[in-house]
Amino acid sequence: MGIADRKERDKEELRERILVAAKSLFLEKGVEKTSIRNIADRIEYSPGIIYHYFRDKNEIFHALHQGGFIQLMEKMQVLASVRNPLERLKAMGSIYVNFAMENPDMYDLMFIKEAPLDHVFNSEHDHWKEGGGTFNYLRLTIEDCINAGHFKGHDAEAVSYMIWSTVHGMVSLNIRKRCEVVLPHRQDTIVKDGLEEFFKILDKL
Amino acid sequence: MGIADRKERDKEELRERILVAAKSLFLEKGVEKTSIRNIADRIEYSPGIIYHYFRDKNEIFHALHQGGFIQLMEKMQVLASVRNPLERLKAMGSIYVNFAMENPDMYDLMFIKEAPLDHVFNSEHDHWKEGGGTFNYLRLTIEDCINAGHFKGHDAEAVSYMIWSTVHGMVSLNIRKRCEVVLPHRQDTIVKDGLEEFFKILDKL
DNA sequence: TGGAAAATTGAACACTGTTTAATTACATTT
DNA sequence: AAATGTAATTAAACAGTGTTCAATTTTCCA
Repeated sequence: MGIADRKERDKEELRERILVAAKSLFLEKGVEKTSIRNIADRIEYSPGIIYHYFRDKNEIFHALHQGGFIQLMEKMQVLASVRNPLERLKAMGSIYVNFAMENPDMYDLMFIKEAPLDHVFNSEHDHWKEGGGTFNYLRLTIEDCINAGHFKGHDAEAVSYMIWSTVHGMVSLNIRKRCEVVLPHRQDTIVKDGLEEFFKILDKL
Repeated sequence: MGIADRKERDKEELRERILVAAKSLFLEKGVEKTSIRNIADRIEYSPGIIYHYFRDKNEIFHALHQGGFIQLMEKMQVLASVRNPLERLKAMGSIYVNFAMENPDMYDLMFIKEAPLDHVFNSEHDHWKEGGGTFNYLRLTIEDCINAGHFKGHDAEAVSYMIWSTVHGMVSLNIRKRCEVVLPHRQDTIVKDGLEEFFKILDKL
């Protein structure tokens, strides 16, 4: 059945080409301004063909968003070697913030954008499994911290959400350009500075 | 000059009608799905007329966004009566979170959306004055806290940003539907719970 | 080589924000 | 009261959007 296999590979290859074109267009213009016709132009096919590989535009960007999580997970690998749970927690925060600042558009797609991913979260019953994995790892780390005597009198789930919110808040306010309210001479470093203040607080808990 | 005055009032009235129509459509469908033609239909004018009152679609939603800040500022008035700075800070957090959860679409427009407001931030040299006012008040409150002996060894500006980020993070993850990663039985209360954990931490600083 | 199956296209549909020339409405002046 | 000039309003057009689908081309197997 070599022919069927090759067809399978061809089909997979075009799918991949659509994804590559979509990603590069998305990185230079954003989701909204990347049109199906743009993508079709770039891969030198007619627009209609894209609908034989993806249900709709959302599905394309959901696939890219999945790639982002793989990227982030990979960066998180090094955490396995950090034994001290509080240090691991802080290292996790640094990796998260660095990822966001180095890949703002991808971060935006993964954690801020709504419309293009909305139906994915709801239709599939698996409830945003990409985000779930990362959050579980955060919760486990917090539980390790609690077992090591930190966060006395706190609830692991709620603290996890709060900590995630703090780092997400800092990077998302920056990505969505709400940092102009900060003193001008501090705008460039405010995310880094805010994170350091946060680490100082974590050390006290 | 009664006639000129009346014409002035008529013009102002139609402007207001556009805004009211835009707001109700925005609240039921969101910014993206609210079209100029939708608004024109609702006020029973032709689409073109809208461009004699607003430069473009962005300007309409910028006007609505301004209204949101007035709403939020009003809710913040009660803070003047809270003497203890740390209590004032916590009360400010509660008001902020309540506003966001009660007016998620408006909050989204004010603090999360990007595209429709982008040119407003940059073109005018006043750097998002609506947000600036609120942030200044937060910074003043933090400075009061520092003067009262709290936040030892911390920087007011960076701490302000971090605290804002924490509350913004919690509500924006919720509004943009990233809370599904939290244990199912806690999803309804996670923002409230996270905020309480945060208050417990503030009490220790 | 013929015919079935799959891949691909192009045109169409109903939208979008925005611009502009033409038209209507109206207050002022003759 | 009629004519004029100005402001308000419109309809039509433009170039774009995501998506669907009948028609066409290409590919493969009997």
